Formats: sequence, C-alpha cells, structure tokens
Amino acid sequence: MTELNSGQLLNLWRDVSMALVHDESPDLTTRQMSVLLTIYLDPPPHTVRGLAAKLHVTKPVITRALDTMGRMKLVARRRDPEDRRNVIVQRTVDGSLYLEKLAELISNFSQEVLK
Amino acid sequence: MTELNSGQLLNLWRDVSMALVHDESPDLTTRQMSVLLTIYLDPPPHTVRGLAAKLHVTKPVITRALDTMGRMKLVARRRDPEDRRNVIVQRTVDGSLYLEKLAELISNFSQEVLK
DNA sequence: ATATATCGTTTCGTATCCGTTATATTCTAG
DNA sequence: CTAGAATATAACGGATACGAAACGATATAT
Repeated sequence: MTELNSGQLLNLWRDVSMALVHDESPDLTTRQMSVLLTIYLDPPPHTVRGLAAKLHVTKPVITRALDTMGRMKLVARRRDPEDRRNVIVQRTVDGSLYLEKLAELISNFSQEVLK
Repeated sequence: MTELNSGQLLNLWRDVSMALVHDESPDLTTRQMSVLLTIYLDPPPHTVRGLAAKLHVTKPVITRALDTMGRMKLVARRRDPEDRRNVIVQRTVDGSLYLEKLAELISNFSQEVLK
C-alpha cells in the first residue's frame, strides 16, 4: 500500500462502504462505528461517560449504541464493582472478529484500488 | 503513506468516521455515501436504475438518497430528454467540494496515523 | 444523615431510513 | 393506436436514530 492519491482513497472508501451495505448484518451508523472502533482501539476501561466525552457526543448516543451493538453481540456491558454508577464496556469475541474482518476488507480493497 | 497495517487502517477509519460525525452537515448513511461516491467516481451518465443495479440496492433507496442529497445540494436531478422516463443524476459544485474535503480528510488522517 | 453531585438510562417528540407494493408517466411492439 | 414493458416515484408500515430533558441509583461531602 503505497501512495494512494485522492481518487484512490475515495474509491477505497466507496468499496468498503458498499461491502458494509451488502454485509448481512445491519450496517452500523457512523456514530456507532466510531464507538465500536474506539472501544477496540483505545485501552480500557471504557465508560459511557468517557466514550461520550472522547467522541464528543451525548451520553444517550452511547447508551443506545451499546444497546444496539450489545444485541449484535459486538460489545458487552458490566457494572463497575468499584463504583456501581459506572458501566464498564467490554469487548467480545464477535466484536473482535467483526473488526478483524473490517480491517481485512479495507486492506484488500486498498490493494485492489492500486491496480 | 506506506504500508498501513490493520490497526492503523482501523484507526484511520475511526478518525474519519469521527470527523464525519462532527461535521456540521448531517452525516450520510453508508448507503448514501456509496451512492454519492459512485456518482462522482464513475463516468456518467447515472440513472436511478443504473445506480440501483451497480450498488445492488432497490430503486427507492436511490430515489430517497437523491432526495436527501439533493436537499443538501450534493447532487442534482434532471430528466433525460432522449427518454423522459429516465432521470439523469448530475454532479454539483457543492458535491465536488464535499468529496474533495472528504479525500483531504482521509489523506490527512492517513498521514497522522503513521506517526 | 442529609443534601448534592455523578452516572447511566429512559422518555418524549421528531426525523429519518428501509423494503414492499402500488401508481403515474413514458416509451415500444405489433 | 393500443397493450404491454420500463422507469422513477409515492404511499404504507415498521424500525431506528437523534437531542433534550427528566429520572432513578449510587456515591460524596458537609
């Protein structure tokens, strides 16, 4: 992957977007994708408050994103035993797999776009 | 931009997603983004039927995407004079600008991710 | 202990979106 | 010129998202 120009980058973005649309799982909103990626890329622990602050969105956005992605098994919730007001967001096997596939998708398309 | 690994690609995806969320304009759905990019990256002419076929979605999805993005001035519609059943989708200045900024966004973040 | 602050969720009203199906318009074949 | 096909859109019903505000539960401070 060397030196993708603007056109190639946009092509890449489209290819990946299209792939996400065609995937059987309902596509995540941009907000949800941001939340999911942050949970998996940034070091834990993750709280609702913390995620909302980091992503500059309101707390209900996080709660609802966790609801949706929890149903999809992409993340899990657990109460913080230290401070029971907090919710600790946890990664899951399915979530890791999902992002692994996403990375592979992007990677493959970035190769392809160069041809 | 050389050799982005999986983690870096995902970081890039998150950064751009976050930027899109924070942008004042309401964020497009993944479907809408696919449509918009196809209109600007593939050679014209573009019709509703053609876009639906190319993206493997139903025609109403395209119609509605054009409604929304038309309101946002990102695309324009015009009847095909040759065959008045067809709608020709046209690019706009605002749309070009939007994608130019998106490309720049992706490009900048791809630099940053390497640091 | 009691008031206050913090945290996550719920609720409310609004605005989309999606897929399916039905419809109006336009073209084409016979 | 009329029956049928093709095109885009509208209408319907269900699902979901959003922001703002209100709410319970828990912790903290005085």
